[in-house]
Amino acid sequence: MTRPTIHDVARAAGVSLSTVDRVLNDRVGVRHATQIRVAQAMRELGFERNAAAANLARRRQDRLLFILPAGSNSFMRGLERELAQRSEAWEFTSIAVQVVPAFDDVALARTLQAVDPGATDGVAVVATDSPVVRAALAELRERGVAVVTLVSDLPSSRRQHFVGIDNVQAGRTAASLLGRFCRGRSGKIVIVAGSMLVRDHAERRLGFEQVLRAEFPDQQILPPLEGRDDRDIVEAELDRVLRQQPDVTGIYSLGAGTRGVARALAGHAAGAPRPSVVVHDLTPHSRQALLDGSFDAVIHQDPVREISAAVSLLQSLVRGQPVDPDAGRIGIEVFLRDNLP
Amino acid sequence: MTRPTIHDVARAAGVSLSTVDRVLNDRVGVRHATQIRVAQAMRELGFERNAAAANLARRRQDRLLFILPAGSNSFMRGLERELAQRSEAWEFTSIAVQVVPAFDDVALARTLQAVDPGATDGVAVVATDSPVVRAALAELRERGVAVVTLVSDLPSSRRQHFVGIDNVQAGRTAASLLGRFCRGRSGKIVIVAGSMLVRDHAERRLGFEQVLRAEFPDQQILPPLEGRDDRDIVEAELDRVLRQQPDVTGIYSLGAGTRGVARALAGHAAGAPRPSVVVHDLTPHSRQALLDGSFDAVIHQDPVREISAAVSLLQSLVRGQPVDPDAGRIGIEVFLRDNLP
DNA sequence: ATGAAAGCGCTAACAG
DNA sequence: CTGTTAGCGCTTTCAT
Repeated sequence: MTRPTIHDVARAAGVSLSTVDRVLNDRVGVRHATQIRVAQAMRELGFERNAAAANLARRRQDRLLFILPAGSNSFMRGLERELAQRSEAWEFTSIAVQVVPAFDDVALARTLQAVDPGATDGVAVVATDSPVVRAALAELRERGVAVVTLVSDLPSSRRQHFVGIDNVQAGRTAASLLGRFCRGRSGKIVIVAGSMLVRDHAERRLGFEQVLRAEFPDQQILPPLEGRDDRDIVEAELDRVLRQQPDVTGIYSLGAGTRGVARALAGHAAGAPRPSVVVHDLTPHSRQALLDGSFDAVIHQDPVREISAAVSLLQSLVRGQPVDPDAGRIGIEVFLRDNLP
Repeated sequence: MTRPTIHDVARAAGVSLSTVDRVLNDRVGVRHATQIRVAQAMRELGFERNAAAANLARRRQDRLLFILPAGSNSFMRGLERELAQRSEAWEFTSIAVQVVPAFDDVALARTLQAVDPGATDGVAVVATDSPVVRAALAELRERGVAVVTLVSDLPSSRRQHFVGIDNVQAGRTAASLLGRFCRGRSGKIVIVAGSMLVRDHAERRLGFEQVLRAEFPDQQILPPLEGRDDRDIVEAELDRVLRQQPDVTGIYSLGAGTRGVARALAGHAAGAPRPSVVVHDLTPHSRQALLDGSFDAVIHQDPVREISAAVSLLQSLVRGQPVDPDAGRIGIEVFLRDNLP
């Protein structure tokens, strides 16, 4: 009636608890024959291991480290806050956070090199795309530390997984929204990026241009602004463009610095219909802008899911458990004024 | 260094384990003075209970029952599948599913009355809005069973919580998408519902009409079709309307029966630009329609989140633990062709 | 290669 | 009111 335990399995297979434990955890030192017999018994009884009991007995903490870029980027601060708040929520796991200068590959590489493999089992890192980072990451793996990239990927590096949204798809989604919102008014589209040094921005741009070119050919895409995710730079640059180009119909802000977009827009409220605006990441500011009608849509990645996917992925990696190849894929969320959470 | 346990708390407070356990679980039989002393010690040591150990020792199964409407409704079948698959995923919880005729308040009430309080601790039910259901639900509560509504709410009944999306907001979201997609082509908008007997459909319609009337006044809303979430009825009804009304610019399908919408549309492919279409719930069919361009957007509620929110809410309710008042609120997701998961 | 025994942190009788 | 004791299901030495 009640769920079978290893005791039941042991009895059924005519072996001791330890032996059952050995085959349950693929440990060495079991004759093939007994191996089979135990596995058989498990199957017959429909045994399922009680993870709570296992963790309790194991009494081991996985030590994870998150490396995030510094700066006023609301999204990254949100991740950091989430990590701090919920760091007690994962049983048998301790979480540390380290902040490094944004868009600075050398600093990131140095941080990666400084990770102590004796005190860290796994690392999640928001990657900057550069050879020194790749090298540091490979070295870290060699020293036995599990590594996943977070938010911005580094494909063909030695990271074991990526946790985040598909950024090409995100860009495509932005284009298909912005394109329809601008329909009937052909003109110029401005892309506001942070830096093409980070993969996520480059990928979003790619996806955006793919779809916009193919499906909304009457819109002309201007060369992207690089605002370094800094609201003041973004504001200044965007203001300049809006001043020079009278017929901007849409703006896609694919990085942070969203407050700069809002402010530049506010400075041009007069006269012509305001451009349609799609930005990334729901923050207090983008939410406000959605509510007051200055932005049309927000493409979002949920920090809560992102963190918990990263943690459980790293846990599996560290514990040597099998990992679903597309665990780590977070959904792309779309928010309009009316479905704000 | 290591996390403090009740042993540490007991020692620090100069009491036994049982006493610590008593204050930890708000059990009766502790003098106020000791109460304070123990609480004090916990705070000072930064004690946090180890839930795994607690569950292990408690060795109690919460028995939950999910009551879902029958029929070919893909969304409901999805919930059912999810429940079956993950029913082993919740520790210390057993889950049963019961299917009842759709849109049939009497049958639902009967099922509710037949629930055995001796074998069921909590119930999650997709409610049909009707007095007999309310009564049956109240009776169930009186017999000591925890009750939450799922997907479709029954406000001002005795259910303790609702788990699902905000359906008024969902309708508003649909309107703000469909309105923009149809901009420039004023004409008629068709709403395809299942039945106004279920609250979720009524609420979606309400939200939809609010926004469409206010923000897109050049669109005319036709009286809603009631397709009873049946693809054949939906197809026939919609086909009739499309035949009679040549200038339909948009369709909002707020219930199930989405395949009927796709088929009716296919029958009218010829000539005029096809209407913009927004439907509910991502299913294999709506996904296909999004991909081949016959639907524009899908408003979705994630069955996985829905189930896990319902389970953990019921668990808390059953165990007498405090419940966050808006646990149970699931986000409204928007899918376009480009951000399909 | 296999087994016995001692916990992990907490709860649940049962005694005082 | 408070304390003692025996587990929950599994892992982990340490013997054999």
